[in-house]
Amino acid sequence: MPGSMDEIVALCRRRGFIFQSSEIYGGINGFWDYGPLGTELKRNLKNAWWHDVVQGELIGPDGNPVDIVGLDSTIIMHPKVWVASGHATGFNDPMVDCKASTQRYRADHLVVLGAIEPGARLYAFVQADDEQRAKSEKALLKYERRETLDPTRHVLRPFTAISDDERSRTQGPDAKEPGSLTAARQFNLMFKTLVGAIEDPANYAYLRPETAQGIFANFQNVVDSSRVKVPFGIAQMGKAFRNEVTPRNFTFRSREFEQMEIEFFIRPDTAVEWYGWWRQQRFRWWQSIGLSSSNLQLREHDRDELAHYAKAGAGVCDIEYKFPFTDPDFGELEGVAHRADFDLRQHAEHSGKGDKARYFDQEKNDRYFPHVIEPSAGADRGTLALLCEAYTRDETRASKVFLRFHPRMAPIKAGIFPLVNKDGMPEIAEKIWKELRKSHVVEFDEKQSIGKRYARMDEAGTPFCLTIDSQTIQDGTLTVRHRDDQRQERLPVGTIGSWLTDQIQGRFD
RNA sequence: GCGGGAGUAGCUCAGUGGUAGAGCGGCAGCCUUCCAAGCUGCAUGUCGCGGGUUCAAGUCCCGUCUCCCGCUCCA
Repeated sequence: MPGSMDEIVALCRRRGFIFQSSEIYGGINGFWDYGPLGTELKRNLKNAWWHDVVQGELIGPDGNPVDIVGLDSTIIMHPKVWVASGHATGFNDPMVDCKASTQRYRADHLVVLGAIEPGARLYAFVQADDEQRAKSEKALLKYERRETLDPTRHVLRPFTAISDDERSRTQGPDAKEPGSLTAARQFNLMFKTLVGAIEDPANYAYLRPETAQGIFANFQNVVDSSRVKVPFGIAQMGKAFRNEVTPRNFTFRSREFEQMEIEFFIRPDTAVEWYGWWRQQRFRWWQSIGLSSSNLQLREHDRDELAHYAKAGAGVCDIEYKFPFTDPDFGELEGVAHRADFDLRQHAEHSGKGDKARYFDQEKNDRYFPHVIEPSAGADRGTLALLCEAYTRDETRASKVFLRFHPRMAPIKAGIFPLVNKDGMPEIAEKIWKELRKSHVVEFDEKQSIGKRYARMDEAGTPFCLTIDSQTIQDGTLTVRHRDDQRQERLPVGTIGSWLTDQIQGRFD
C-alpha cells in the first residue's frame, strides 16, 4: 500500500533522506538538502545512470555498440549561450503566452486589430509578420461577414494598450478561439549573478537553466578531441537552476535541481529510428531500477504541445511517474526529444562560425549539422520516485512502514547485528562488518533488542540484515533476514560478500 | 501571483494571559537467543520569525517566513 505525500515527506525528514534547505532560518522556498540516507540514494541513482548509459554496453538500432562520452561543463557560461538557446528571450522583455497553442510572444511585438466597441472580436498578430497579418485580417472579415476592412472602425493598437476585457475577446496568432492570451508578464526564469566585483549590466551572467547547452557549446571541442563519430552521444549530469514562480510538491519542482542529460548526435535521416530506440531504452531503464509498470508510463506529446525546437522532429515523449500528489495523473521524470539541429545551428550562427561549424563525415564525404535525440532526466525527481515507489505501509510490523528499494538503489545494503551483545557475538559481527564495508555500504549495530534494529533498517530501506547468533560460533553460518517478507535463511559467513554483490546486481521483481 | 488552512521537543500532540508538558522516538547503562520487550538514568525547546498591547504573551493584535490544499504558472 503506497503512502500519502505527507507521510513520505515526514519519513524523509525523520530518517535523514531529505531536509528543507536553511531550515534553522525558517527555510527557503524551493530548495532542498539531502541527508545521509538521501545522499546515498541519489548517488546510487546517478551512478546507475552513468554506469548504464556512459559506461554501459548498449547496442543501438544499427547493431553497433552505442558510443557515449562524458562532459562536465560550468554552471555559469557566456551570456550569449542563452541568447542562442532562446532562454534569454523573455528575460528582459514582457512576454505573452497563448494557453491554447503554448506559443510565447514578445508583448511589444504584438498588435491587435479590431473595432473599439463592446463585445467586438479582436485579432492579435506579430506586427512584422505579414502572413499573420493577412490571416488575422481574413479571420476578422469572415467573423464580421464583411468584404473589406473599415479604416474608421478597424484600428490597429499595441497589445500592451488594450484592456483585460478586450484581451479576453482577442484571438491569438496561433489560436482557434479568443481568450487564450495571457497578460504581458515579466519572466525571471534564470537566476542572475555578476562575474567580477563591479555591479554593472555588462557583468551580468546567468546560472544555467539546463545542462544541455553546455554540451552543445562544446560539441566541436568533443568532436575535435575525442575521435567520436556520428552517431554518438555526450552525457552530462549536474545542477541547473530555474526561478520557478511556484515551487511545489516537495522536491518535484525546485529552483535548484540536478539533471542527467544525453545529447545523442545522429544523421538527420536516422532520427525516427534513434528516437524510437531511445524512447524504449530510457523507459526500460527506469523499470530496471525498481519503478513498477503500473506507476510508470510513456506519453507521446501531441503535435501542438511541442516546444519551438522540436516542431518538425520525429517526436517528443515524456516518461512519467504516478506520484501521490499527481495521482491519478502522472508527473514527468524524463523527456526524450528529437531537437533536430536547432541548437547546433543556433550556436553556429551566434558564435559567428556559421556553416564552418558543421560536422564532417569522412566516410561519406558529407558536411552537415547532426540532429539530436535528447533524453533529459531529473535526478531529484528520480530519487523522489524511488522513495514514493518504495514506501510501503505494513501495520503488522513494528515500524508500520518499510522502504522497498531495489537492492542496487538502497542507501544501506545490509545491517550486521550480533543477536545479543555477549558470548563473543559482537566480536564476530564486527569482524564481518569490517570485511564487508570494504566493498559495500553496510551498518553495524549492537545496541538494544534485535527487533528494534530490524525495525530501523526497515525504515531506512535496507534489504538485508545479517545476524550473528550462537550457531554462527558453532558452524560458521549466519541468519539473513529479508526486508520485504521478513523471511530468514542461513548462509555461510565466507560466501556472504559475493552473495550480497549478486543480490545488488540482480534483477528486481 | 490570488484564496483557504497550518506552524509548541526528532515525531504525534496537550497547554484560552501567570514557573513550557505527555507519549513515542533518541542517547547511556543493565538486561535480552530473532522482529520497536523490560528496568534505571540523561538530553532534549530561538513555542516558525519580527514587532506591538500588557505588571506578565505559546496564548491577544499587526507584519513576515515556511509548509499543505485549490487556482495561476511550469519557454
